[in-house]
Amino acid sequence: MDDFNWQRMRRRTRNWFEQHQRSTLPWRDSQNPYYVWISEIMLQQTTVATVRSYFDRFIQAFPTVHDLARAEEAEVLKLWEGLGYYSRARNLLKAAQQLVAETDGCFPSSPEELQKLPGIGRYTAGAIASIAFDERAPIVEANTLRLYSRLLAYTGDPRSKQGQDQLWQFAEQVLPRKEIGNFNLAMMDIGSLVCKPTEPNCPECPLQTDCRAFAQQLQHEIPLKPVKPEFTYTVDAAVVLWHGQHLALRQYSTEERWAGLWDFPRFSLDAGLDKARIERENGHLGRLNTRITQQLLKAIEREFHARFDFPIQTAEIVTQMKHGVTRYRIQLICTEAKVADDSLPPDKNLTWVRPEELEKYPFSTTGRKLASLVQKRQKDRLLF
DNA sequence: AATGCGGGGTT
DNA sequence: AACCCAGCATT
Repeated sequence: MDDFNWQRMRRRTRNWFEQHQRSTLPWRDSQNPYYVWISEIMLQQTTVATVRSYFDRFIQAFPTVHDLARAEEAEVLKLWEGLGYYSRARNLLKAAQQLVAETDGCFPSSPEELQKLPGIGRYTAGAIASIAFDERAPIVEANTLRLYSRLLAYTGDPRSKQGQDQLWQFAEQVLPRKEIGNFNLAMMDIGSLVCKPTEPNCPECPLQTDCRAFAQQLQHEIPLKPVKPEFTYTVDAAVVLWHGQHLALRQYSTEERWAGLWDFPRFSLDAGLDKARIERENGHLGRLNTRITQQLLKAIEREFHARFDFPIQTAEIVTQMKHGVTRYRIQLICTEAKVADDSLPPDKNLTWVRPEELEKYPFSTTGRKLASLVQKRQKDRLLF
């Protein structure tokens, strides 16, 4: 670790940054801690390309931490719709309220204090401290994890405790004395644009002569990839349920995935379906013949009654979607239905809204797609 | 140390 | 279709 040529690495990193840095990123225009914070939270496990379109909208809606602190959670989630990892949005609001209450909205500048805010971990604390306040704080995230693993020729698992210790130690050692924020940004850009996951562009790399992986031609083996998790395949149902002119919606509780978001009544069909028999007779659930469709509709009516405690009458399968979350691959069967007995009191877990109100609610991505479809069908007078 | 949490862009 | 992404919190 001690025999790196730190001075040379810093010089070459800075020179490269002047020539090749990713510019025109809206959050790079200032060192406003609020902007840095919002962008860093949005960028957690999320690509720059995806965040671009969300950042400006968010800042426009909540220009300062005070504006954010006053917001309703649903407003924040609405702006987060489609971005994923929604606890980020809920923590953002909590942290904003905490900051306003404790320091009148002023951000602490030290990583230790920043890390006390919900949603801010070691990386994000270091990023905000260095970028917004020029504190001498190290960072390790996806780009620098890859870059530093290769510079060190670290052949172990970089996500293990040992690996993390090595990488954070390197991240601290490599820091210059000033302009820490730009230096950290430079390292991330090198990791992102040059030291890429596949086909790292070693010939163009400013740190090639300092790279121990390159010296041993190990850049394709480092960093060690995590073993890929096995997928669990499940079938879910979503019901577009009409009660007169109103539709049933449900808000996910804090214990559920998509906590705080809204959706059409949705549940697993695995228990109510003889999947083995369906696959034997139908090949797979992708192409549904008439008989399988009837079987699905019956299963949905049965499962709905069991869960929400009143009967419905299904009409047809409106659409299907496939989507994945973490280690699940979900096939979602979307049906239209009406409450079987019109005099029945609405279930207290359900909220009844008019179709034109759908766009006000923050939905999960599949819920949003289904909501759009419902509105389109309504316009085309394809009402149930 | 393992696991849950999302969704879309890229290869 | 697999891979990857400016991680964090909980268990």
